[in-house]
Amino acid sequence: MNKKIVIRTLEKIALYLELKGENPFKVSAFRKAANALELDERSLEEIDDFTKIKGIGKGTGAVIEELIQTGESQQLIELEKQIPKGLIPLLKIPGLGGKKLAKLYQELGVSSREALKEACESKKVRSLPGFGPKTEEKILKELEQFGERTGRLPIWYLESVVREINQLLASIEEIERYSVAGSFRRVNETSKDLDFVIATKSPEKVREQLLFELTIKEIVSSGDTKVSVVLDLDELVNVDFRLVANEEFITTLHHFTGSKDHNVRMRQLAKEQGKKISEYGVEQPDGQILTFHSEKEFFALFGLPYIPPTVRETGQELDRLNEIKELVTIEDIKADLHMHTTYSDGAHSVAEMGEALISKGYHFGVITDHSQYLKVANGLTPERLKKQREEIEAFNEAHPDFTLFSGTEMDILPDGSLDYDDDVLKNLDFVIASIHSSFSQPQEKIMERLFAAIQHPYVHMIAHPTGRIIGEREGYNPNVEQLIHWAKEYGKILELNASPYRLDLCIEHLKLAMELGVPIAINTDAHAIEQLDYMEIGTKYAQKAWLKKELVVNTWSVEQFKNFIRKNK
DNA sequence: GCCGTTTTCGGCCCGACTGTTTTCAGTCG
Repeated sequence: MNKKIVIRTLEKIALYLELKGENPFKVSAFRKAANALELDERSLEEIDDFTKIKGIGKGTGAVIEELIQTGESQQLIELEKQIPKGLIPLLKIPGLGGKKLAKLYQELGVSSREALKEACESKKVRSLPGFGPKTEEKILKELEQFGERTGRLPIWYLESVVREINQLLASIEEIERYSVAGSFRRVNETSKDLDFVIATKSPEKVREQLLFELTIKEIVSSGDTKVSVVLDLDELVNVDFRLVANEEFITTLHHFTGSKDHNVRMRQLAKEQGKKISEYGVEQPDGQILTFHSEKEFFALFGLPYIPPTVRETGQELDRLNEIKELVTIEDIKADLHMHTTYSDGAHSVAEMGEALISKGYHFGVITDHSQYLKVANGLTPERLKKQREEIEAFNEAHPDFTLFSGTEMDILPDGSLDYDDDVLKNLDFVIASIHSSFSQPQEKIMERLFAAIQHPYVHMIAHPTGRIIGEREGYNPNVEQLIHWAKEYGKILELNASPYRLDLCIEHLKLAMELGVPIAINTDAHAIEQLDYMEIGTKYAQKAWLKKELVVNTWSVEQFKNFIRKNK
């Protein structure tokens, strides 16, 4: 039995119980059990007693055992008999939850989109208790937009939306401070919506200006403390603004940064200490409400270190507090090892990129333009590469406290050969190998190409190992586990490409690389000076994998780095 | 349904908003 199937079955049972209008705590018990099983790192075979896992008890444990023994769950089969499948997608309609759908089904026999539409149009819905004409209208409107509703949007798209909204918020006088919150602040790859927390003394004025300035398709709700809109951009984007008093800002920010599971753990911990957390402050045992100047202060009240938003996910971060100080942060970063200049497809010159690195406070960097195969990117011939090297050496002479290394991002060609000969490569300080072509080759062939590169004595690093673009394309589907093992065996670096389009390697693979002690370089792959800022997203993303700074090549001193690249020649 | 060094029963995170009510249920995050 596949663990994923067991987890999905428990979630399915929860869904059906919800549709029956069951006790919400019972419903969430099944969800919690599914979640607990998912968070447990062990495989089904390795777990001997499921009820020993917190969140799994007699009932849910029996379902799991039954699934393993027989491959099915009688409880689910019973539920499927009682409740038509057509109801499940209706749960996605905003405003309709289990209780209301249960009523619609039991009273009106509604079990499909068509039946629901028909019931609304014939005005039968408004006669049910708890329903009215407005609900009817709202359901009809939602049914029309069904499917057209926005799904999850990728971080690279939301990043530009957030930047624009931040600019707007900065321009509104009545706003004392503001911050993006939600899953975007936690640096998730995709988000369902954007959340902003705003501190102000004049919520009504701020609300007015927001509704006036933003490109709004629909106002979802607009109350004293919450404004919720759908923005009419290239993609429809749901955005929630929370308007609070300045002293409540920190607790509100913490609350709406989430995750839900993190908040639940925090509130449980508070309760154990006789305290109560809400958006508006922390209530002490004596009834006094405390507010905070920073999240650091907030966590300190509970005896916790500052927990960065990036790791506030499963709630288990509260069990890994001593690892937090080892996490890589932007302050630890001393270098960027992958960037492009006007020699290939970059926007700025060697000297401009070098100066930009120095102004970031870095100690060293590597210029890595494309190799000759990539004609569309104006890849460098060995002659141009040599000329660039001279430019780099001149830059170094003028900047004695900084080291710019001469490198390349060399293509691994479709036939598995490398784009430069050894006598070209041996004159470079740092050699990145990567795939930019023939993505659809069978995995076997892709792995041959990667192997040719990773075992090559002059190659130091594999860049963006899967070639994925978040939400756009899968990449070339390599066997990443194998690749990580090769990196270990041949002592090579793997990249975490910090571009929000890529974030490649992903969290799961970064975890494996860390387990094996494979060094990771967080690189921006900048094609212009501004993109060097991607380093921030990259380090935050690395935190999500609990990446320790010592394994991150960019935190090394220039001597450590020199040692490493020499060793590989 | 799950959980428990104060509890084997009575809680389960907490609050806003909407649309329904005429004080609150359902939904959402």
